[in-house]
Amino acid sequence: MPDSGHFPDEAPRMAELLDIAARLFNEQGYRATSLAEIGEELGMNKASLYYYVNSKDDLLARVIYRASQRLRLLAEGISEDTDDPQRALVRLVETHCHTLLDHPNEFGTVIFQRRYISADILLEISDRERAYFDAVKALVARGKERGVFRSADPGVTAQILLDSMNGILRWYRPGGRLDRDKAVGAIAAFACHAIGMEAQ
Amino acid sequence: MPDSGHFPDEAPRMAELLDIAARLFNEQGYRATSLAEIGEELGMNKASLYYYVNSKDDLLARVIYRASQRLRLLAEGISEDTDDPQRALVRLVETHCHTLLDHPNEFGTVIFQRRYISADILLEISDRERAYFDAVKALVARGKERGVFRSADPGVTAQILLDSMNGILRWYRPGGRLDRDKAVGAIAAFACHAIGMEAQ
DNA sequence: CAAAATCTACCTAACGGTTGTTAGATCATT
DNA sequence: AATGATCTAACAACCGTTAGGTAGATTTTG
Repeated sequence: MPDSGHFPDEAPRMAELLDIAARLFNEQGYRATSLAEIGEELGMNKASLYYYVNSKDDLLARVIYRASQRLRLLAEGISEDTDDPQRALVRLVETHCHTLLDHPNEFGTVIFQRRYISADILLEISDRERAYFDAVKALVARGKERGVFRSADPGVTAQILLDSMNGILRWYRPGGRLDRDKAVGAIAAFACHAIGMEAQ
Repeated sequence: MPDSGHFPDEAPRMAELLDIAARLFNEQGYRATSLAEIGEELGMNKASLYYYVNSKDDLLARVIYRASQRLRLLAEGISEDTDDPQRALVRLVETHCHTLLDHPNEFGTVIFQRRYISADILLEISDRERAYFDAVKALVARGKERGVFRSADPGVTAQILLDSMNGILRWYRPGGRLDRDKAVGAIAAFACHAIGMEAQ
């Protein structure tokens, strides 16, 4: 639905542009990143970027839109295994965290630069995010009904759950003391115990 | 330690300036907020702001420095009750979350605008934050030693704990469906169960 | 006590730099 | 000849910052 240009996201130069923009937006922030800077990393004059996008806002919209497409895949994954909430929760945490760490710049941009998105594109990705959030909430509620989860308010529990997962982008540094699986495992254990799973 | 000006933070006009700056920095981001805008809300020309601060960076530093002073009080609170880890954890969550909600703009600025702080002031507040983080980590470790908490890695657990508390700034809206105590209580319950407390 | 000096709390005007954006040109490939 | 991919040059807007001024309150001094 991003209306800009004649270019699919997968066109190689376009993908390169989106990658670089995502990285700089995530590292420095949207307003602190200039088109000149993005162009320089691409080996291109800033004016040439307008061959690929309609505006700086459009560029941000495309970066965020791409991430929100990945979110849709995640939401589908949750709905799939519906029979065992405990298993589903572990899978949710693992898939969520690994997807974030696979695309830290895109999701970092979604999370921390969302206020700069134009109103129309915000509306669209909000729908997807709400769908994802609802799927998480439904999972908590389902487990509660079956007596394997405990939660006074599935909506709030889902929010806290999301925070403890998304936070990994803040504190996890690849190549550090901990490897990815350990980090994700810690969050999974934290989440499972938090909402009532026995042992692991 | 902020070296600017001849003004204590408590001077009424100065406090007003810091409040407005914190709000705009939190709502719009540091780079997206202009001095003209801040001045306008104060009923003042942007140039007049230089009567109170040395630069825009200095203004951000002062906002953040004020928040980091509140953090120091929090850290002291944790160290105080050292005998009962379970009680201490509940009190930690409550104090932390209520302090955040009492000063959402200041702490929102600390959390989301930290990348724009100048290097020297960053060093200083990093010390305070590390002290706070260490206190949380120590609490987890203490509980683990006594067999009342479970955590494979107290450092990681402390990070996840902080994320689930700080997230309240993201999803909690005053005047909404939930009142403050319920929201904070949900996080406290989540945290307690997560690291192994029985019942509540 | 009154006049002079200083200080407080702002203002206007301007400057240099940066930024997003546009128009039009260039050049290799098809 | 046409198109794809990039460039140069320029512009208008905005931004942080500085210089210098001013009206009124406060303090100092003869």
